[in-house]
Amino acid sequence: MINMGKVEANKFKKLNTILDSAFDLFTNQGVENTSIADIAKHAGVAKGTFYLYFQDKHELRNRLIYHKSSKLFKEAADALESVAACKSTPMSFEDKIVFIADYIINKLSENKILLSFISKNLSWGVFKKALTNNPTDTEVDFKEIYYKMLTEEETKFKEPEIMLFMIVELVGSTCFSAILYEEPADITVIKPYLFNTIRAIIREHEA
Amino acid sequence: MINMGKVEANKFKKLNTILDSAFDLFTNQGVENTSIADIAKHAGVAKGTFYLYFQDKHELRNRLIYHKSSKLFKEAADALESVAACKSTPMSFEDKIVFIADYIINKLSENKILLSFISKNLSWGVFKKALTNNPTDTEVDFKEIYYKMLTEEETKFKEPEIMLFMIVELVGSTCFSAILYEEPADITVIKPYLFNTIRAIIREHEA
Amino acid sequence: MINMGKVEANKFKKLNTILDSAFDLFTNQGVENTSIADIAKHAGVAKGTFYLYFQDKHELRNRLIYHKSSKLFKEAADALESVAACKSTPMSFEDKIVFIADYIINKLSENKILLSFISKNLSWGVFKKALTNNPTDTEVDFKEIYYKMLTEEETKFKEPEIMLFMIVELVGSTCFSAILYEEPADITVIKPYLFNTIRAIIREHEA
Amino acid sequence: MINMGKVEANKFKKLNTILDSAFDLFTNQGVENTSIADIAKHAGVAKGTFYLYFQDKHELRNRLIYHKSSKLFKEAADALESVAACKSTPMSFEDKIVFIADYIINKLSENKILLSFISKNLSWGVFKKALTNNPTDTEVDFKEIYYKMLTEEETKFKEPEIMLFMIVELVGSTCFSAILYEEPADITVIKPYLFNTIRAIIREHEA
DNA sequence: TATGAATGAGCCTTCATTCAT
DNA sequence: TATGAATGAAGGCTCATTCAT
Repeated sequence: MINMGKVEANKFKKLNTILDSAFDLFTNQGVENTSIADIAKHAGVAKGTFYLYFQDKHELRNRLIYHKSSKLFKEAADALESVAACKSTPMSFEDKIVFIADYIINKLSENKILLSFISKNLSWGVFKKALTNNPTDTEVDFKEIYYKMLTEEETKFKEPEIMLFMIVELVGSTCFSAILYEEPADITVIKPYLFNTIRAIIREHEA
Repeated sequence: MINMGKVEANKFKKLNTILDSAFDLFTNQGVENTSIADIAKHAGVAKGTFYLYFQDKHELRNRLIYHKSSKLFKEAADALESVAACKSTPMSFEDKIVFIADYIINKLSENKILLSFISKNLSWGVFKKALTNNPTDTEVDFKEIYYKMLTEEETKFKEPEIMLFMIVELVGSTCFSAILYEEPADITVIKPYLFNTIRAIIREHEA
Repeated sequence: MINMGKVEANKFKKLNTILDSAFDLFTNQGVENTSIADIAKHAGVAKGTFYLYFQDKHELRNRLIYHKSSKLFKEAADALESVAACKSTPMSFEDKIVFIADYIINKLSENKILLSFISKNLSWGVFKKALTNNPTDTEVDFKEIYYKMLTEEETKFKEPEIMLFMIVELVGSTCFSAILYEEPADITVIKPYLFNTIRAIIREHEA
Repeated sequence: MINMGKVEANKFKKLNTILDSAFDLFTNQGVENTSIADIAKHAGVAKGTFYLYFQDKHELRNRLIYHKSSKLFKEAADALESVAACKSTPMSFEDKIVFIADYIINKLSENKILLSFISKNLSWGVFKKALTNNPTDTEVDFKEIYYKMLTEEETKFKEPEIMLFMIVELVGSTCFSAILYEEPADITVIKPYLFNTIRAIIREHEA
């Protein structure tokens, strides 16, 4: 984004216009019910222009998930950092993970549209990729943060990736139902059990 | 199926032919890529006939999920019963739940097509309905079984529905990735952690 | 066409409507410039209906060539038969072939649109198929006629298929240019040389 | 190419790059399936640049046919000249024409891609133009050669242009099928009959 | 001259749904 | 009940062409 020629800047802007339009439509009417014509019209570009930026709807969808979930993780990580900086005693690993989970759950509770979009489309494969690949300015290398958190802790863990996997899957799938449909109960009722389970998962993995 | 007139029997047969054909196609080529024409052709009926039995593809899909997941739970419950009957000492609640989870995981490992179909389409809402509503001969009222298991146990539990919810969501989402893609690891590697987490969830809910 | 149910009769009629419409459009604006939407509209059917009768434009084109060229040969063969019946002495093989060529050339001179369509699209492969396959009422098994003509002749011929091939190719390609563009000369100027060449080709193949 | 400024040389080079790329693509995937974007990409120029050199795909195609068929005739004429020079007795007109036909058939047998391209696109009109117009260095005024051959011969011919026309059409159309599809037989089987027919055509035209 | 982003008309094709038989 | 021909809206995608840079 820095040192961009006028043409590149324009392309970048147009790309983002398309991404935003697509997100709007995907979340309001569903991915399946959104045609490329819809997206192009909403973005104010020609149908053909879409194909200059994306190969098809699936690629667009994946880039959107990557973009949105990455942004959310970055926010959570930033919030953790500010909070940790204020504490007199260092936070435990457990507390950090719970903090991040809580932060994300709260954000998703406020933004059910985003939750709906991410949950329906996020798989561990996509998530892993989102956490790993080429983070840009607005994205974050969560993998690095996670492993940094691990090394800062005295305790060592077996299979840290499986540990993360189980936490992510548990949080993701319970939130979806609890926040969107309050099933089987409101997220506030579920949270304590959820956080305890997260702590239990972490303890199981202590070496 | 009992005391059915010839006409009713024929309708029932045709209905099942359509269901089976749809399952075949849904699991082999995906729900989205299966047209009603495909289903009708595969079932050997006319396209118009489809509409005599189902309102649209979504209704068909839901009935299929209900039918297949219910059948799976019935099998697991039956297996548990036979095993429990052979034991000298009664099984603990924890052991029972783990047994069922293990049984279902093993079945889904053997039948990835079924796993793929159920996981992509099963939500807690549908699951709950499947466990609750109008069980037919081939289906099972798992809710009743679950509550029976709870009452047989001396220990009492807080929020048993949330407990079940968390277990189901955890098992469902982790299996999907682990069995189908071996991500982040093979299901056999994940199982011990998964079962320990299930036990942890149960203990959290002890009153 | 005989003993057709009402539905079959309707389908047959619709098929022919599409074929006729396509021929109209193909000959007036070219195969490449004719879209399936054009054909459907011209035929007064929905676009989707086209696909109930043909797989794509190429299949339609081939069936059209087959149909039109076969019809032309049938006419020529019929004309030959009537003429031969009136003669006191039997016609020679050479005379018969020249008669057919002449008949076809005259017809194509009168119907340049048909000539243009056939010539641009007819290849020996398609021609051979047209002469061989499943002749319907309006079509003719020219192959049979050709071999009958051969056997009626006392003289025997080497490689009769190559002989036919060369005649067909020669007549087809020279007519195209001569009739449509009068290049290098009007067809009437060329005819004598052409017929002499046909006779020369036949004589070369005498055993 | 001689005395060309640097700019002109560059343009000439770019023009040829586009021609070569187009030929590659036309022969490999067909004229219809080749887009201008394909050609530009293959030639390493921008899409807009194409329009600085050609009005559209048809102009390009015609220039290509002209160029390629002319080159082929030049080769044949050159070969004839070398061979004739070595002979003690002068070659007859018939022999010369058959030599050229044979040479061209052999070349096209070796280069089916070229045959396919020329045959599908060459008409007598284009051919005549190719033989007549503005021959450049790599092209040849075959018309002149043909008439020179005629004058060298003692025998005089009626309608020499019709004679050439018939030979060209006969050879062109028979080769296409025989070489590309071996239909109705391999070109080597057909050749003797073909050459005899050529000789017959020539004799018919003797004054 | 050269570029290539942008356009938008236009193409092919699919498919849920209807309805006369 | 059952059929399957017919519909036509809708979608994905391509591509010749333009034009600001």
